[in-house]
Amino acid sequence: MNLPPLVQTFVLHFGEMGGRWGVNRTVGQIYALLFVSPQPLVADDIVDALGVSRSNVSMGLKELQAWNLVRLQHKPNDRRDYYSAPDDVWQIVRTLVEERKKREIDPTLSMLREALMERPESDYERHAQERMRVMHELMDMMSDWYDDVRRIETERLVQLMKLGSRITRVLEAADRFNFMAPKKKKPTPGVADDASSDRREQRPGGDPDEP
Amino acid sequence: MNLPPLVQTFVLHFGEMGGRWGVNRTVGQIYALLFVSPQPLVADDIVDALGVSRSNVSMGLKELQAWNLVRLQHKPNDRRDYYSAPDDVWQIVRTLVEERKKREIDPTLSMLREALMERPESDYERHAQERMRVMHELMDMMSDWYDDVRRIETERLVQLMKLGSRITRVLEAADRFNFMAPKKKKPTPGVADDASSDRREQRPGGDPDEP
DNA sequence: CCGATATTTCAGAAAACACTGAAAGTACGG
DNA sequence: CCGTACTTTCAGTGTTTTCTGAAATATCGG
Repeated sequence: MNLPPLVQTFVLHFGEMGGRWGVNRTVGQIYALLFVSPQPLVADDIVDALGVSRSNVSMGLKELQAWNLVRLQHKPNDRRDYYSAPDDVWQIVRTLVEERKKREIDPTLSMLREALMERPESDYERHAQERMRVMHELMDMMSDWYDDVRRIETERLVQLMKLGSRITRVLEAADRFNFMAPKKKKPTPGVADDASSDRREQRPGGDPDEP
Repeated sequence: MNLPPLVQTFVLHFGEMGGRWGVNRTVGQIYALLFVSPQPLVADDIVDALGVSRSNVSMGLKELQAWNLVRLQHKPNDRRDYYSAPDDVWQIVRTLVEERKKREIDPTLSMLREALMERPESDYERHAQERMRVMHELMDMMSDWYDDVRRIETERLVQLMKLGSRITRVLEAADRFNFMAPKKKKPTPGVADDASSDRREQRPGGDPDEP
């Protein structure tokens, strides 16, 4: 690997972090390299910069494409594939959250949905299923929330983040004015009607549970 | 492993997911088992339930403690360690986010902070550093946001999540009324004063950048 | 269709990681 | 202190993941 020190540090760090982020070292490094590169790179540039095998780069790029983290483009009279990392860092965050949700949340949600349809055969199972119900309720809510929030434009999202916890003050005001109408909830699949999980949507006018 | 089918599915699933969540299979399984268990368990219970070695359980429990995901307690006249998973699923989410931030965000933030203090020696490095600055700005903002939001009580958080994207409507109203005062920003460490990154706090009265 | 240039696939080598059993460590009651 | 009951550590082994080089596949201009 022969890179300016600043870039080298960055690339190596992403390599190490890669592991924690669910990709391997090379994938992390390739991404870091593309991220700081002023122009798109071809696979062989990456080989030279990182000192890994050509095939490894090929697989890494494939994975980054699966994660939607790199863009592939071409130049006239050149049939090599040029790769670059999109400029918009917010887009990266969205992509990352999206992909992790898909890999880490969704499978568990569907496992839980199925488990909740089983008939418990013992007190132990009954208790376990109750715990699963609570977990499902939470994850389902977060999943809905994400599907909802992802559609907010970046500008507004930034505004919201800068607001931080002061959002609660706005909320208090909203409480008083009763700004918001209740949201239509998607039908809860596979959960018996008597489930205590969606008491919250039974009548209009927000959530009187809250003081 | 000899568990009721419902529990077994759950435990095995968490074992598989463990990998994606940054812990190994055994740790995932132990946590799942504790989560559905009606009473606290001792290490040997876990050995019996999961069919893994005693030492593996010991290491797994140690890791779960490092993650703050299990509680250790004792019973009178019994010096074995009893472990349980806290009931409050929201607490679990908070813990998880907290720990992942600590492991996945904070190290990168400090690497970036250091990189931004270096003097670029070439156009390439100059460009790379600019990219790092943008990334740092984003991560720093998210980090601040999290530090801020984590202190909101669960009830309010639930309320906010149920509101989802409708929060923007409340925001629009807030825009008009100019409800929120600007937040005091912590001093940006290591970044030169001329950094364009905190234009936002220079004068009171919210963010006139936004239309 | 051929030769040149690019990319992908894949079997096996190398490296990283998880798990075990044996041994060492700790804490308590007598 | 000694023995017992319990927990932790760690070197070695087994398993999974990553990486490589060689071969296969694809695409283009002529």
